[in-house]
Amino acid sequence: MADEKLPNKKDNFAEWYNQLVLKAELADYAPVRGCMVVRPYGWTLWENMQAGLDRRFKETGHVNAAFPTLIPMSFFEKEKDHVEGFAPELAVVTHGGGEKLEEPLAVRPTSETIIGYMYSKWIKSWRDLPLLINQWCSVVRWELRTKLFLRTSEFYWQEGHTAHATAEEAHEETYRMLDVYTDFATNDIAIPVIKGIKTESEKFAGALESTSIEAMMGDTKALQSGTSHYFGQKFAKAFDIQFLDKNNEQQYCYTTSWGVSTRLIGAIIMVHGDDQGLKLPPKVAPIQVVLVPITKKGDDNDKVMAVANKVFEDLKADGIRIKMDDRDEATPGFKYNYWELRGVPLRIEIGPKDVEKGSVVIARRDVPGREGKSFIPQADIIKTVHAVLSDIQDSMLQKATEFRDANIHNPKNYEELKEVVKDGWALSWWCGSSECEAKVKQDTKATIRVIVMDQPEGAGKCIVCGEKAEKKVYFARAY
RNA sequence: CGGGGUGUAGCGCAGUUGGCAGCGCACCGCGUUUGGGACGCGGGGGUCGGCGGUUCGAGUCCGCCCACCCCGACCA
Repeated sequence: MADEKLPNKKDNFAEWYNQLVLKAELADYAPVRGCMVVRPYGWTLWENMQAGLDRRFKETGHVNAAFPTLIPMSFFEKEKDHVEGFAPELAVVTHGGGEKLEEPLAVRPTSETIIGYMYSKWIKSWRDLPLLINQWCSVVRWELRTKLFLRTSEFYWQEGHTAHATAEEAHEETYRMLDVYTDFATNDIAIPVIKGIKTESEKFAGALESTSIEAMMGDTKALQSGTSHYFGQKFAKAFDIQFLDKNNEQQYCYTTSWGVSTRLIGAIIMVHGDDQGLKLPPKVAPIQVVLVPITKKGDDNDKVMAVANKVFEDLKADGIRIKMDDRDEATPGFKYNYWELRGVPLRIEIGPKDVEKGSVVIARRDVPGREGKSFIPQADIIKTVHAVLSDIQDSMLQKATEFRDANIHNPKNYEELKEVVKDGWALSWWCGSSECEAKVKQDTKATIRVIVMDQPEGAGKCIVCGEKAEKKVYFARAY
């Protein structure tokens, strides 16, 4: 029954990550190369994340719909940059019902094209705008190197696609949704992110401007955790999305798209996890509290179980996602490790001693060992659990923020930059040339993650070439 | 697609000069246990990646093929 221990996180981050995903039963490898199966525990986590995101999308005026998986190949040829970006990683259906198809169908790698096609049918008037639609689905990209949750051939996500009457409105939408992602990352999954604008070489295929939120993983590498794109009229022109404005003149729409994926689960693992296993933020944890009754044969177990059952029912009735682990084939010690591996934020132990004293033991997942354990009165249990879960959520964000900030450096020259990006991020001036950007990548593997959104006043010298620079950017190695 | 590696039970592996296919964990049963990964006894489970060759006999030797993993180029 005893699972082997995880590899050490510090010395072997990649292996630690892989085994954690498998052992915590978040996901498993599928028979098709590069594909994953999201297991019930992982999917419940995703559902809780979806709920937090979906609520925010609706609050900002969006509605959900479902567009088809299969897209005519010709759609990808309508926008030059888009086809160049996605053609190499398309999966294509060539046969149906035993017959070779007249036109091959691409399995969607993203839905700008099919949604653009539909928008051109639906949008006729300025009164139809803005059109704000999101869909939850999976997409397929034939990736060369895959890693569970971080990069798989098929992954689950949401993609929002909006059409607007003016450039300003569309641009505002792009930034609004980036803020929504920032808010979700910070408050729901306790991951501090840095938002900014992508450079030319890093932006989405076909976008005029790409923005993203970047998070620092436990090994200090960066993970692009959410993106929001502004297309201007590029896609509208490719797909003929036009409307009659108030002056009875035909205008092309301005469009956006934005998405986050199950990759965020990878971020949660890599930001919060430790040698014991997962550490899930209480707001999205499938199980927030696990209750372990301590029973001994011969003792009066009924008393322990009576208290345990009452605590369980009380907390459940109060909306806490609680699990009772009363398996009699496993010892308490085994159960502690079992649920710690799975990242349950809070554990309650109830044994004969607690029944006697009218107390229970609570153990915080975010504070390992004895320090995280405390005795609380049974009478206060509901209040205490809510308070502690909220405190765990806060301290997880705080800890992640401290770690991130401690690993962001301000190198004084190029030599220093090369040093710091080996194990951290660099915040530096950049002249804006793609040559300097490419040189850093060549020398260090680090790329410009984002151009910071709220630029400081004034200017400096490019960390690479020394020329005048007006933009501060983050350099980091990334997943 | 280049470089490196691995394919034997669900997982991790051993298998010597070619000679009855094994070990640990997991799984099933019974009993004893249970406040930080319990133990005893008894079980079930195999197309040794595939195809071909050498041989009385191949997990083992030879050839071809396939799959997967790691490192690069590409990517949310």
